[in-house]
Amino acid sequence: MTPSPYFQAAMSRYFALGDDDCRLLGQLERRTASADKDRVLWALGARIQNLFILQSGWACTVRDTGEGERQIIELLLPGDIVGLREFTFRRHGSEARMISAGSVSTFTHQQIVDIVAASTSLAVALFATIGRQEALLTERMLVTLHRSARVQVSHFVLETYLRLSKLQSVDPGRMPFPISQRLLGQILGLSPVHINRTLTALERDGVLEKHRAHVVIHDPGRLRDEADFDDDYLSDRVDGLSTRLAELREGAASSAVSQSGS
Amino acid sequence: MTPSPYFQAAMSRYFALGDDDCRLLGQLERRTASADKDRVLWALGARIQNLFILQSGWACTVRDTGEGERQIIELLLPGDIVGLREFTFRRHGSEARMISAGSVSTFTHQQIVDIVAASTSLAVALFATIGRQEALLTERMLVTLHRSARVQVSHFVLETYLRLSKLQSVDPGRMPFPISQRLLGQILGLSPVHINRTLTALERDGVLEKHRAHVVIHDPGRLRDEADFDDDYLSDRVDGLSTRLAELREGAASSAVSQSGS
DNA sequence: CGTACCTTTGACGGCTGTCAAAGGAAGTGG
DNA sequence: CCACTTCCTTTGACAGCCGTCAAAGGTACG
Repeated sequence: MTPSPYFQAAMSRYFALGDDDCRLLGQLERRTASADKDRVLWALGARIQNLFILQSGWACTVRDTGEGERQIIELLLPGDIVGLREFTFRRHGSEARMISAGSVSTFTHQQIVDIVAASTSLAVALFATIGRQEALLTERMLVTLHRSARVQVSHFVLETYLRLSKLQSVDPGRMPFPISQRLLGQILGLSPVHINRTLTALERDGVLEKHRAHVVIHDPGRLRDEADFDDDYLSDRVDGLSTRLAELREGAASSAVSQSGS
Repeated sequence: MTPSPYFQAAMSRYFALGDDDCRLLGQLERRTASADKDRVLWALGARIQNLFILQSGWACTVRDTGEGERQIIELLLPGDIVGLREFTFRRHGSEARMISAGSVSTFTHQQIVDIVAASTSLAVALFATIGRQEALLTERMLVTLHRSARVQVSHFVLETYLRLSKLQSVDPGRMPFPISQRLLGQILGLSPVHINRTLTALERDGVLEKHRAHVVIHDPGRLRDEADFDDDYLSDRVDGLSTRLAELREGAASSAVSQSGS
């Protein structure tokens, strides 16, 4: 069985997972295939069917705004699960596509239901996952609505740096960043022209340099100041639920659930 | 026992719920108390402890942007569950407060775990709920990033009208709307001054009139055009999972999940 | 070697924020 | 029932960030 370093690691960040849980998670990563750049994982309006786990490469979900523009909703990095937001809908309200070449595991939305049925711990871990993905979205909205393009770009680069750093050691002097200026504009809701001006200014001021497929962060501390960054929302800490899950496993569940006592 | 028309109705929109499921849901609404306007349900940074179901009145979750401004993240209407986004975190990343006087039911985050453990149907229904709340957020972000203030205001009023209409019959000529212009600005990320200008223009053009605590929608169809509104994201349709849930209840689960069967 | 996409730069305009001040409307205490 | 206070609404003047349009230069890829 191919181990899944990223996704299982992500899920076990929340609680220690048992052998059964790991086995269940492993089933989501049985079918893994490579995916070219621009490969569409699902199209807008398509019936909900499969979910994905990104094993390598970057991906995103996108919406057209009806005025010829596109807005990136979420940026997905290796280890991220793709489609959890939408698996209870009938049809997709977005498109998902690869940003760079990589590989993805595919499984059905019904497998999610099976996992929720089989393991309360994993069900709660899935809630934790969806909550953290939504926290990224919320933070992005706050920044895009209230901050200048300069802060937005700095914030996004730093956020991505921190997300990547959870997966592997990242050299700030050469961080992978396969995002064109046009795409960066679609992530932040800014025009490519203005993205370019902003990047030029950030480079002039010695904050960062964006190259074709990587970014140079001269000084992470300086970037944090530029971005006015508060990383609370990236926390993996889950509190107070582990004990409850343990109680449930020990059979204290039935009485507690029947009258919700204690 | 006080019945919970809104929340149980909301949850049963997704699938037909059994008696056990309804009983479990009922436990979330045992402790109900009135809440004044501006009552804080939780403060920023507080430890996660309770969740709420709004029985009457409107509420919201808010974030400070660090520059003295406030951004409303979600607007909560009667029947909405408050805190599902964050219940797996250690501390709240937002504040929740009542916008108008009303009443709320209170329960603990551990009760959510108990429900997830006790009923796969309800667990999936909770995923559906969180997904729909997130769809509201996503749509708001798209509109705020790419549309004019005029479209934003129209869009928000129409969205709220449609959400309210799911709960009860709403007279477009006198829709409850206890939202000040300042608050509307905090929802859309616009200054109160510009909100005022936009409302004045919309009234001049006969689209809508906002009064202190209600809105007059002269013509919903006209408003829909102004807002360029597509209501796909408000859909309650859940497809393909009901049959899977039924199979699980009938014990067909074990084979599908291989050996982890219960 | 050509084509397509990405990056860069300049000029111009508009939507929206900020500042400031005055005019209601609602609630409170006397 | 009346003064007072507070918050909300309204309006004007001005500035600035960012979008649009346009065109040229770079870079990868077939």
